[in-house]
Amino acid sequence: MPECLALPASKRAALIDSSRLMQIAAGAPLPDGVDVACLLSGRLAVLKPMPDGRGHIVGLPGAGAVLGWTAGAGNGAATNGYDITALEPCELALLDRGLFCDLLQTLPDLEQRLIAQVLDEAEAARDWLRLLAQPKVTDRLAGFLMMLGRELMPGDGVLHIPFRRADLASYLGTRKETLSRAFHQLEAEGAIRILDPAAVQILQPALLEDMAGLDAEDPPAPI
Amino acid sequence: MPECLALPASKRAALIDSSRLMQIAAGAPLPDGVDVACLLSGRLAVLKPMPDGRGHIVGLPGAGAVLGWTAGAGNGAATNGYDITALEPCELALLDRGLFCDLLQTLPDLEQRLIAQVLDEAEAARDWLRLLAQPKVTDRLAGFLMMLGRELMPGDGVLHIPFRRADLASYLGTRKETLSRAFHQLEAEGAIRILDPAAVQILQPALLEDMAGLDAEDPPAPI
DNA sequence: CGCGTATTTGAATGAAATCAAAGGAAGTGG
DNA sequence: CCACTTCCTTTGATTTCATTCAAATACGCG
Repeated sequence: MPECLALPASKRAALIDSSRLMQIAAGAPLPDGVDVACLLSGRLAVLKPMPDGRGHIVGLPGAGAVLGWTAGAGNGAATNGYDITALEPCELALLDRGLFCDLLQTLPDLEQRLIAQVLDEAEAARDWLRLLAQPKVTDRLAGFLMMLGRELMPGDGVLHIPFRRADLASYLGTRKETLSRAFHQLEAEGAIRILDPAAVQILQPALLEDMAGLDAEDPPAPI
Repeated sequence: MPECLALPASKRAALIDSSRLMQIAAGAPLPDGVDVACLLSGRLAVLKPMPDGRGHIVGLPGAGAVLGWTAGAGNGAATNGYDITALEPCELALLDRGLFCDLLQTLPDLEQRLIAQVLDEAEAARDWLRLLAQPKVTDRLAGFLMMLGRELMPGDGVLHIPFRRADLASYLGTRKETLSRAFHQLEAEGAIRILDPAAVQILQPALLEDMAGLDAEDPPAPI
């Protein structure tokens, strides 16, 4: 049970009574009309809509995330201007906004945790920034695989990539052809093994980490 | 006076009594030891420290921003793990953490505004993401100038660029030589005029906007 | 003026985008 | 079960763009 629902028993019971459970299949979008919701399991992708119709990935919230609590009642709903889709089969608890807001008033602790969650999201967005500032496509892909795997990987190192090539290319600031070559270059270097277009096995995480972040640029300053 | 300090008169007087005014010169870093502070005027740059010693720009807070209120008392201080420097001469009000936290407890409205501020920062970080996902350096630079100019530009269209070329190149995921060429290419296209290395005049904002965001990629879907 | 720093420019190499086309896996309908 | 379509991925060839290495110019300062 997600941390954000670690509430006093009586409050919690009331909230749970008022909630409905919702399942979302992998790849399916968050239905319209969802107001306040807590993600119980699975992982979502938050995409910022772009003029060209596609979206740009800006976050990958996991279990425990609370959606929609910051939006004004009714109008914004959980998506609040973003496209949200499930990367894996997800379970959501749909909550009553009134009850939830009451809880926020009476439980400063809960609000603290939700603020911390927002700060974490901002922090994650900044990690994405660092990733996208890598000049080389292969390095950006390495960083992406690390970020995706950090919380989304089973023990055997097999990582499922829940995006099509063209979309992933768009997120990483490149084109699908170049991305395909980057995958195969990582494989040639022994960092990963391509099982199928949507799954890779991470063989050398350390190698990926190296590529992802820490290239000294203009290191001089020699004294 | 920033919105965040629009408080009931009595509370406000107490807070102001306890505050110290601090000036930061353009280019100077936020001194250590700053705990909770409100930016009264000017603009800061928030840089995420990187392994190579440089930082990566993650935000450009302006007047009204409150620093350090999310960190645990004492340890984190306002910077909270980031490098913060002044882009322009800045005025800060250094606040007493105890008083400020008391205010947070008693004024839910204030806390709401601060949360909104955090959400705005996250939103801004996502705009940076969109910007950095442009494959071409010239397009990224165009987007950067737009973002910088959105809040930081006087009426005459002359935009001061508060970064050195090498740093800006690092933020935009390229190298200083390429960045220099990108500037001159924008000038050749008539979008900007380079006054000196640290100042440009925006001649055609619309042209910059076009380059920055809205390139359809793989637009087909014909029928 | 000479020196160090920052920006710019140039030429050659390397990487990515683009254009074009070839596999490959699912789905449909015979 | 097999053509046949469709969508996606991969490969190949070419052009464009970015990086790298090297050097020139501009600026501030003692």
